[in-house]
Amino acid sequence: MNIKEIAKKAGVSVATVSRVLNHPESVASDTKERILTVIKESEYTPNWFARGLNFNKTNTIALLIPNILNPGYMEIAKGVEDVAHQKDYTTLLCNGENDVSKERRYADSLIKRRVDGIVLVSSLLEDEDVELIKKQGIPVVLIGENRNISDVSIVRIDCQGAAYKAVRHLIDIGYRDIAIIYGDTPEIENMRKLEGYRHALSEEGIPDREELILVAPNTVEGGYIAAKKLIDMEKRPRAIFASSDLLAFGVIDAMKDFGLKVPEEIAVMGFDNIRMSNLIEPKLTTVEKPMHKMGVLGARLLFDLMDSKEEEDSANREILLQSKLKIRKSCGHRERIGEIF
Amino acid sequence: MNIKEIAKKAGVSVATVSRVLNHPESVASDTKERILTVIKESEYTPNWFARGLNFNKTNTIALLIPNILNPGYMEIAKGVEDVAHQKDYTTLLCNGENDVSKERRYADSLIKRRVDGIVLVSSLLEDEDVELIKKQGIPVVLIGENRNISDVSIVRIDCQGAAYKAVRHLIDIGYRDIAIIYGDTPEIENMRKLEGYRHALSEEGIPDREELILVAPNTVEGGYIAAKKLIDMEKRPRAIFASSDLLAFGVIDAMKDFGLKVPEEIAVMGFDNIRMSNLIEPKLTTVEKPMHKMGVLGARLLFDLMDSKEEEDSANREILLQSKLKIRKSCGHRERIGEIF
DNA sequence: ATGAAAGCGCTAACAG
DNA sequence: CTGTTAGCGCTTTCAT
Repeated sequence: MNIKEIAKKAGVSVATVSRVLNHPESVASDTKERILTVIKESEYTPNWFARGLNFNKTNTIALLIPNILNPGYMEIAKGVEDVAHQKDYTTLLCNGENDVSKERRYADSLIKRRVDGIVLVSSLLEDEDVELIKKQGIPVVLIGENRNISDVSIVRIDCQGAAYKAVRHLIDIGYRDIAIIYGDTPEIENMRKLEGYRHALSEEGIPDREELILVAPNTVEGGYIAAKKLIDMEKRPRAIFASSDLLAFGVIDAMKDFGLKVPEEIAVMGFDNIRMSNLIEPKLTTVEKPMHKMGVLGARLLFDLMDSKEEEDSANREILLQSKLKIRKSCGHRERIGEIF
Repeated sequence: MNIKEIAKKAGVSVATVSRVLNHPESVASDTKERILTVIKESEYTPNWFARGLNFNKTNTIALLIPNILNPGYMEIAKGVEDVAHQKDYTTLLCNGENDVSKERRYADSLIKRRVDGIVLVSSLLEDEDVELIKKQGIPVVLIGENRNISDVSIVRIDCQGAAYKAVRHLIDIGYRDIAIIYGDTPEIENMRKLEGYRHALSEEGIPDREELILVAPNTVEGGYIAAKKLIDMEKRPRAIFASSDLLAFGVIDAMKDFGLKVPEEIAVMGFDNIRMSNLIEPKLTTVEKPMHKMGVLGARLLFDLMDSKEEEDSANREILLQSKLKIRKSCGHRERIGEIF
């Protein structure tokens, strides 16, 4: 069923049919109605490709995230989708699986598909990849820091500052032997968290103990295994700062399996404040990362870029969000409960 | 940059360029190479729309799920995506948000976009909606039961049987006052679970206590609130069967808040076996629903349909999966540990 | 207000 | 092996 058949059935030219579809105001209301009924009866849907060929616009944005099984990323996705949906855009959700080559394949495919814009979340892509995309006239925004991409608009949080405050809190409530387990991905953000950790310790004159600094796959299992190493140490730490809640869950699980009480025998601090973090036992003290908001702001930024594509104000924008400490049970606490900053 | 310019630069006709793109074997290797370099240098990407206009195929399937924040659904999504990616298809992930009208909007948009196939997960759509899609020549498969759609291929699990076994287990280990909290979505599946619950009780001659049957929004919060009602009862139940792990998490959280020990004072059974269910305290006894597998099988089914679109073997197929009980701590237990069936 | 016709960029017969 | 050309279905001047 195509526009020609509709035109014939309605006894008009294709141009008129096209007009009622695109500029209905410019068609006499009786012909318009006639055509409209024919369209309805014939269950006619204008061919997407033919339209696209003329408009060269897809009304689609893409969202490339590292892992759809990670609830944090899905909250970001929800934020992006919320604003896209509101603007009547479809969003293509792509699962990069923390694999550069897979991300690259997606990027290619997205360029081909001529999406109108791309949001990259904690991407592993590099400057050249992004350059390629932008060269095709497709705006890009990053959510979350990335070592390899510089020339791009971004929304991110102050990881270092947040980690600093988290460790600072641990110190404030009396801990000194503090370990850190940081995830392997996203790399840069975790390096920043490590810096924040080091900063807090050194500020307090606490000597570095390199064996207390562990990397792990950013999963529950990763946390478990790393925690096991810490447990087996002769000089076991009294507190553990995990760079994500998922890791922290693994840590707490290990503590249970090996009979160590949290927080009485060992304190655990997370990062992200995903939904589950106040459902596990003990409820997790963690850094609240405003995921949904990051998604929303990222999408808005992207739409801004898309609207102003032609103009010259191509300066990259950067949105920096702060995160708050969410104090619950897993670290023990004195008088202060709730959000302290 | 279009095919014409490439042709000119390479000193050949557009047909030849098109050939190296689609049937490279039919082009002399020296001309081919020349053209290829021009393409590379010019960073030329064939226009997706023009191609689509000829092929009338998008290499895209769509996946419509009720809630991207629900980890169970994302596991299904992962399954679908895995097989699609392997076949070099892109998958469009749409978030219906348990809202029929939103789902309908998506369905419309997907028809327009001429996706090659659609997987509906626990959809709220009705037969007519699906009819509309199929009439456009787009194959559809359902994952999870649905009251309103009958004429379609489907992969599902035996909810009633699974619920029966779950409650049966509760009875076997000594409970008689068993409440059920079932989620409002997906409706049909939860009705089946309710039937399974009733069946198990009546089989044992345990009288129905209607006040022990509660509906709730299928979220952690929903479980919490429903559990609160149960706690406040004069004749409080000794066990609670929740129709999803999310609900069960809410239930357990409520028990903690109100000082009831699980399972000593009250047993809690979940459904789904999502990743978190063995991380909470106590580890959740639950029904293992093979989400990823459902996604994989659903996608395979869809590709089968897509391949045989023209042929007449349009009989709907149905794949019925069984689920296993995953016995952990939250219900207490006698000798049996592990999977019993 | 409506129609005729020229593209949009690409593919695939058909000829050579 | 390669070029010419007729569409694919739609939008949009340009006439009328």
